[in-house]
Amino acid sequence: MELRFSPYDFKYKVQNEKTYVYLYSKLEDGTKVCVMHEYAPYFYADISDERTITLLKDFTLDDKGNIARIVRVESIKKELLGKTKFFVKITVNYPKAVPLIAKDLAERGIQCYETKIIFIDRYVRDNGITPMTMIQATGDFSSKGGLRVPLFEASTVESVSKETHKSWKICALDIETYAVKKEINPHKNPILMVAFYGVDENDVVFRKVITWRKFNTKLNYLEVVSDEVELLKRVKEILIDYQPDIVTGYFSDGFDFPYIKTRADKHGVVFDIGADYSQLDIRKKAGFRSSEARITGMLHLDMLQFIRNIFGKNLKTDSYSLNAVSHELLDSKKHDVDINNLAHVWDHDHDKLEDFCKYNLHDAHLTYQLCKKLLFDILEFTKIVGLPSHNVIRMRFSKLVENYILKRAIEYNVIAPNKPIGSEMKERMEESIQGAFVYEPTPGIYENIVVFDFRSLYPTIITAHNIGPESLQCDCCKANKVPGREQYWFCSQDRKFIPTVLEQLVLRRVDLKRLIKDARNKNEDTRILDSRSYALKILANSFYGYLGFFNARWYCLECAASTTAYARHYIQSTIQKAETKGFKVVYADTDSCFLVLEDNLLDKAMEFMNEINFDLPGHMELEYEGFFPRGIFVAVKGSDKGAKKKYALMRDDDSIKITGFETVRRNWSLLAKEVQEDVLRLVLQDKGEEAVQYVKDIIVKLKNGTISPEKLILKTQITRELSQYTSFGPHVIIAKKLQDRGEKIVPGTVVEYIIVQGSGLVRERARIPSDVKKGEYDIHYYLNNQLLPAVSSIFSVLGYSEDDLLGKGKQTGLGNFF
DNA sequence: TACGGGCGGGG
DNA sequence: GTGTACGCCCGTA
Repeated sequence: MELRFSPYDFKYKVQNEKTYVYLYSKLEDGTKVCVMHEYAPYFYADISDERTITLLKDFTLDDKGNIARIVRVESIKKELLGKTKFFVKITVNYPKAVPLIAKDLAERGIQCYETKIIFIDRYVRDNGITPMTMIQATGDFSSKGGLRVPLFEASTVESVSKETHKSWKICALDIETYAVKKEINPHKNPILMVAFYGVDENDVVFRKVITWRKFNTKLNYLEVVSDEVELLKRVKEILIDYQPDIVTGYFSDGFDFPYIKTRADKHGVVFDIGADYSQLDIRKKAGFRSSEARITGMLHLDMLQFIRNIFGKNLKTDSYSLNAVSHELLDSKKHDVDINNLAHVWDHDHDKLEDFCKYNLHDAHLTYQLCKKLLFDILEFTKIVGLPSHNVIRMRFSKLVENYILKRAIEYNVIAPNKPIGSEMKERMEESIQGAFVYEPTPGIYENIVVFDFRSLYPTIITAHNIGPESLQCDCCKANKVPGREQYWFCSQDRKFIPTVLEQLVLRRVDLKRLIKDARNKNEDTRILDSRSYALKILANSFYGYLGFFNARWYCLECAASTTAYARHYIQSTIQKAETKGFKVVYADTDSCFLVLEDNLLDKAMEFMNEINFDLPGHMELEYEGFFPRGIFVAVKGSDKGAKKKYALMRDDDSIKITGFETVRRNWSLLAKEVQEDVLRLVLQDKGEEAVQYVKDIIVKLKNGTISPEKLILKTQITRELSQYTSFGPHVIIAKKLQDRGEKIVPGTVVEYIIVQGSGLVRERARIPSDVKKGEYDIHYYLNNQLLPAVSSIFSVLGYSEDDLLGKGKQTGLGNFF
């Protein structure tokens, strides 16, 4: 019989010398099924000697009781780094035999390829199975069972559609734990409550919070159990009964699931929620203190992973906390509950527990909404890269690019080059290349600035100039030298593999943009198309970085160096042509160019842009980015040189775009941040005098001691046990004081402090904010270490010195200021 | 300017 | 799991 299904989770098992892939899937009607399908593991070797090939046919190796065996040897014509020749495809008896046998052959001097490709990845790529999309199998349901879902034994499997299943049953989960003083310790402290928020295929909402403290409440979604053991059992039961396709969380890879597992293990609760009765699987990842949680038969999406690895570049927020991300993406925030109080409330103040239950559910709800909202994007990345969503959301750009290339390699009959090992990796890590060109601006305020930039500069350079490891230093195009890197050239005769697959991404996006435009005109929903366009863009933009990434299979530093060399060439020649045309260039960075119109009209600038575009090769294009009535470029501290990547522009609607000013980052007092932004705004509105007066007023307030102390708070995190500190910065001194007062200080505690007046070192004058009396703060410190550094570079552009702001003559030091 | 160490997310 | 291996930002010699 035939069966159509959408697979979302993949496992494999070896039975009787055969390897079966288990595709946990959703049928069109929404029910779950597991499809098993046989596939054989293999790799390639570079052997031309017939005698060796014959010998290989009987090759075996002892693998701790198992026999690793070569079951088939075939000669196949493949391309490796532009050279086509015969390789040997070696099929073995089980997946783990691949690295074993390959290692043995390598020790005999045989070069092997594709020996470290995950078996599941190999299976889905080779069989054209795109996870989450519709697949058709022929076979029969099995009577073997042993799973929580029906098992279908497939003899053939093929893709029937690139569309994903219409609706996925998603359930978000969030836990709250007992923690005193930010000490998170799953070995010591229990889970207090667990929230679920799910929606099924019929849009029926499922909300639940489970806790093990009885208290007075009317919350209808609350379920109270007797203790933590019962809570864990109930969580397990709910996940098994509800059977979501997708279970989502926020930092659930590193917090919620590992915590649940540790508590379950401690209490002897077997957390066997997998569709094959396997346990919740927490994998420690080497090197970095991180982990990954897996549940067989469910797709676990940790939204933080996707946002941090892939989607975050799209966001303005610099924090990936649930609160910050929800605020930006959902326009909704976490409940304003002080989580630090949970442990106290749990022990002593039960009537307030209701707030925490609501908070708990709300977090699960936010996570659900994030998952729902970003699922389009996740599915698009899944389809383009062609690997399970579980893996895709946990990849960084280099991996996404590499896996995309690996997918395309099958169509082009290309063998993947090996990853670097040992010394080669070290060498690669030591190499570096010249980067982008940045024009040094002359500090000042400019009017009528037009900004142009090259659309997708690096991808279009790579495709236009056929840049890739296969086309480097060809025999036929030696005259085709890279400007500024004359020792390199790339073939202009044959389109090669890497630029070809990149060009397809670029072209698909061009087509897509047309579709999006049409759809918008017809008022149709463009979310899926937008997601696809974003996925294509991000992947295309990552190719340049990939070519210079030390761990890349298609590493090619010459390619990366040539890409930036071309980029410098194009931006510099654009600047030159603009100047020839009578425009003043004020700034340029990588792919953008800032012109001042002066006597010209905007039309003239657009004409200039069109002229530039006429000469550009391939898909390269200079685009109009915007017009800004005013902009300010400041000098590097203590010099008259213009600072790079540090400027502010005002748009037509008076909004301002701030780039590079350091106080947007933390570790500065609120005072410094606010004043800096206000001053930039005033200056860009041509209200320089007002800005001076404004700062003078602030200085007066500061001197009078009337600045609100919370605007002066500095924050630093304690990172180790206090006894371990050898140098005593202000935050360490404060932490010790807090500890003496009975507060618990552990690594992770953030201490807040204010610098007060007096003699001695700054660290001796740090105080706990609640101890600081009105006007007690150190005026000198906040003036010279916070306020002035935040604004002096802006004022120096206007010709005001710090002394001018302080209302003093040039010779006066700060000594007689008080 | 190069390096060494801390940090992220979560309670 | 046919995977060794985070990157960035800050402060200090």
